[in-house]
Amino acid sequence: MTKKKNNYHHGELRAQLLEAVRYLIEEKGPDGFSVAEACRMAGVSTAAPYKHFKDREEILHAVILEAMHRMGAAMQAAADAYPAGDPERIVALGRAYIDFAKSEPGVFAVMFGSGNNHAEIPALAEEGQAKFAIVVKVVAEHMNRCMEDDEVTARAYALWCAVHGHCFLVLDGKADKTKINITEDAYLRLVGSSYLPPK
Amino acid sequence: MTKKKNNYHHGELRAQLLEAVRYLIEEKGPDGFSVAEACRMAGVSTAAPYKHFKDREEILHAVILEAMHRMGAAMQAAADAYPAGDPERIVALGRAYIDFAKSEPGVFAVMFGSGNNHAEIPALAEEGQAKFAIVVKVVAEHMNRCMEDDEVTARAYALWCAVHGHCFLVLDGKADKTKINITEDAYLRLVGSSYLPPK
DNA sequence: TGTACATCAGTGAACGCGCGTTCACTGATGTAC
DNA sequence: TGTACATCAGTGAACGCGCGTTCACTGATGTAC
Repeated sequence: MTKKKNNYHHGELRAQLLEAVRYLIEEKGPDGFSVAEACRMAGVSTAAPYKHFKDREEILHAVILEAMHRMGAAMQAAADAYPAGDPERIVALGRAYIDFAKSEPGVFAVMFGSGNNHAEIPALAEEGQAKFAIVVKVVAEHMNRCMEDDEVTARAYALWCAVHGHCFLVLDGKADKTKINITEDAYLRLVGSSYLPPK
Repeated sequence: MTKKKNNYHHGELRAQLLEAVRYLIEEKGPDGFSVAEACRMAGVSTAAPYKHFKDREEILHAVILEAMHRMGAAMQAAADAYPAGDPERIVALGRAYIDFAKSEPGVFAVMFGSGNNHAEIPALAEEGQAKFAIVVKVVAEHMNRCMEDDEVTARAYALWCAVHGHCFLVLDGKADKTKINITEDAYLRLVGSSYLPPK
């Protein structure tokens, strides 16, 4: 995890720092990371990061942006695994979303849950819209309408909320505590069929 | 906001600290508060809080618990404003939830979004279940079934997720960025009617 | 009603800590001739 | 191929800061007699 060897120009510091921060966020929760500790993990002096990032905040934004890319790719892959119109498609999309949240709960929380600040960062806002566009496209194809149709965006939004909300409740452990007798897949099907009737 | 007067035994320090913390959380985001700053706001030395709380974490938990109480009361009041079976009831319930999240976004984020730790605090978990029980009861009455019915809990859960997810997306500013042509009330009705068909 | 005293909720000074960021520096690398 | 040099990505020491928590203390309050 911590590669020492020749640290002058090891050329991977940026990536290594991001990995360290991701690790620390998972380990200690959102905002539980420090630049200093990430440096320690990367085997580098505390001044080194400032050759790659302006400040702590910029490091965090980079982590979020990278995570959004990965999440978007996973969602796209899930959607592509089924033909247009197949109701399993939205289920798979939701699965991908949930899987990401479960496998990186800390990062997920940082992406969505924390200081409501970073929707103002253009790069992040853009990436967020791109992810939503994936959902809209799937819904549009399912309903045989265009992506700009209000009915389409409303249903896509409702779908997103249902899955997004579920992720947060699961990560908080709230879902476990309230004995609900429904599997996650059944939940996804219920949600999917509620908003996208076979028609 | 900061009452000075006689600080020896002013008798309201506990409540005043909680208010200060709430304020700081709104102002600086989750985890953006410090004991020291809350003390400054309350006009009290930094040692004073330890007469009322074990440590910083206990202060936070008190804030969360109190907020959960208020939120639960608001939800109950909303449900009580309509007769059992009236579909407006779930809409009102959702409204209350959303209103709380919007009026105290920072506290809401701390309650649900942050370090997925505090579902393990019994008092908080209990309060969370009580809030969910309100939703379950409304759904059960709407469907004329008992609260333990799997169909009831599943739909109540789906409703909760839909509203909960919407709150997070709104607070993150994600909802604004994706031009969705649906009002919040229309969204609530869509969600409500999707899970609770008139039957 | 007046006094002695236990209790309780504050004070304020101090502690050790880890943090983010800066600075002048150094040594490895790639390039031009 | 060898050498001079600019560039670039590191170092390590230092800074000032605000924090959480502790400690012995103090003075206001309520109670017993």
